[in-house]
Amino acid sequence: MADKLPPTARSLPIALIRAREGVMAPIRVMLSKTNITEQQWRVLRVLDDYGPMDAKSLADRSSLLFPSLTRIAATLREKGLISQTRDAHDKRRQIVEITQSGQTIILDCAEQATKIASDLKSKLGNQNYETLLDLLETLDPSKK
Amino acid sequence: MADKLPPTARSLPIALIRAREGVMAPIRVMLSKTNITEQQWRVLRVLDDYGPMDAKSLADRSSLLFPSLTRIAATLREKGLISQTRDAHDKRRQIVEITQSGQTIILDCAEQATKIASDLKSKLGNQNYETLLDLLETLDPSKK
DNA sequence: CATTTTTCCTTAACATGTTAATTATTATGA
DNA sequence: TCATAATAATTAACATGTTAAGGAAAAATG
Repeated sequence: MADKLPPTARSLPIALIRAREGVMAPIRVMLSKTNITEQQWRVLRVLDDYGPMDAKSLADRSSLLFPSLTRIAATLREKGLISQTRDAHDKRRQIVEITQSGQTIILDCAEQATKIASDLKSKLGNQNYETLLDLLETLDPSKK
Repeated sequence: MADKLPPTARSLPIALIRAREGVMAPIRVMLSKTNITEQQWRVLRVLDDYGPMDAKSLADRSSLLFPSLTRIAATLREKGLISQTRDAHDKRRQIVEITQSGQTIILDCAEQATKIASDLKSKLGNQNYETLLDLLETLDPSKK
């Protein structure tokens, strides 16, 4: 008894979805001109940030499941935005690298993406922005 | 110039995905025994909370896009967990209602779901929990 | 060294996310 | 009233999310 299930209106899972909606909306507008998706953009960003890496690290840093990454990488390779090569020392591993074309896309969007990020920060306030990131990190299972 | 694109490691969109992962993990475990998905659970929860409503309200409150809801509702109806009827006054509208079977599923999970929610609260602390919900609400585009 | 286990990655199958096109019904305005 | 616009919902097409199964290579174990 007394199973007071919390009301959906104040549900953290739903609040996380909705917040993501709000954050992603302007990014989607930006990407609509580029013919790449939100996840493809994330992969390119990570590769540009960290340099070449194996698929597993890429999946982790992009927050993508492996099967999704397999498909996304195939698409990006067909578009010529990344290259995939086998690791000579461990033939299981695949090394992924962003190409010149891929970097061009990031460069073309950089100004707008930077503005979107700074608008978001000023909307929340720097203090709240950092607080939010810290609280979200608490919930991140990969940061145990 | 000075296009300082924020590093992906401190990216709010990615942090939101990861936090959601952490929050949903135990809920997925709970649902794995029920043969219903996370989204189907959300729809049932909303219907149980608010009572019968038209599909548009249901989509809004469940944070689902209409095409997704159409498919999910079809699945739930086939499973006998909801009923769908046409609104007599506006034949475009569809009224969705949870069935007895649907309520039974919620009841069966209520205890465990309540525990998951309270564990989450104590992990963050009540203060942080409320702060987080408030900050997320700030980003919710439907609460303008 | 041979067997077993683990790791990295792919494929399959189904559910959902996302945008655009389409249908049916209701509301509006000349 | 009639043509037009707006609304509710569906369908289509493609990308991704999710879980499970499978294959190849490396690591661990005896």
